[in-house]
Amino acid sequence: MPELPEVETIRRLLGAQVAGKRIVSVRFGTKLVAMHPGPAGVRRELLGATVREVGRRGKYILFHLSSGRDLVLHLGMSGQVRNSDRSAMQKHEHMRIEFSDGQVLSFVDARRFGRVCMTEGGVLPRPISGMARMGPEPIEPGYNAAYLGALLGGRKARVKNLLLDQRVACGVGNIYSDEALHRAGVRPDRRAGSLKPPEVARLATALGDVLREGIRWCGTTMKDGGYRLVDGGAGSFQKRLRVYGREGQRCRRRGCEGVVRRQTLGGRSTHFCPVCQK
DNA sequence: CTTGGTTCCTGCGTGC
DNA sequence: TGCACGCAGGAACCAA
Repeated sequence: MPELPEVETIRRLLGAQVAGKRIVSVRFGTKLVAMHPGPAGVRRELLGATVREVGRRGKYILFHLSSGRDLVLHLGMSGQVRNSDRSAMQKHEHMRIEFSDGQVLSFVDARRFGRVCMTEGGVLPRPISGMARMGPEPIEPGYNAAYLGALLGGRKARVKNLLLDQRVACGVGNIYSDEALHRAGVRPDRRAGSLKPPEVARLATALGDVLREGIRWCGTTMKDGGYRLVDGGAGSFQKRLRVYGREGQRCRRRGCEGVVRRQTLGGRSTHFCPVCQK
């Protein structure tokens, strides 16, 4: 499940690998992921273009092309960008890009929640329209208690569910929302509007902290793992998770005797410590 | 506007 | 061994 730290890790790897390179070949699999403006249109935009640099916004990867257009990739929950070769297309491979120096990148996504889109001049096509409404990146200084407080204040929804809203905390998904709430000492089922200013402040800080730490450890690769590095390697933040995936195990907060509980919130598996999260 | 539910999709773990 | 089944979840979309 690629979230901000996983996508940022991939962005850095890709930036080092393909910046300055020219695209000479584009191929598609038989089962397409949602794509704009369709396979033929994407190929037309990409062929002959040079990648200036690779950027990121929330969970979106942006290949900035010399043409001024962007190739935008969203990995959904099982999408991977992998170093590849010129052998036959594999089972869930949806797109393959070959560069002038022979390097090949493949977009593989078993569950096909991923998205592939071309954009121009900041206009975002349907499948990725949400990117336009995202707020500041939680790892940037502009993301603070004032911003978060304004979005949580007066809201009746559970704070965990609001953290999954990309307008509130872009780049955050199920793993890092649970981890941030644990670090902030806030129960995920609290009504967002009931959080006191110090709790909002702790949460804003915790979000940035846990996401930056996730990046430092190259993201979280779970056992079933949709997330892999570009070369197939694994991240290592899973070893440092404090609540996610740790149901029935001891809380990792120093001195806390709690046992991690799991409950479904808004259709999503949620992990928390009933003792140190209030 | 807010809120919560539904939908898409496949691999994997579980129970019989 | 095999099969039905439930679960995982990002985010667009829809209904009230």
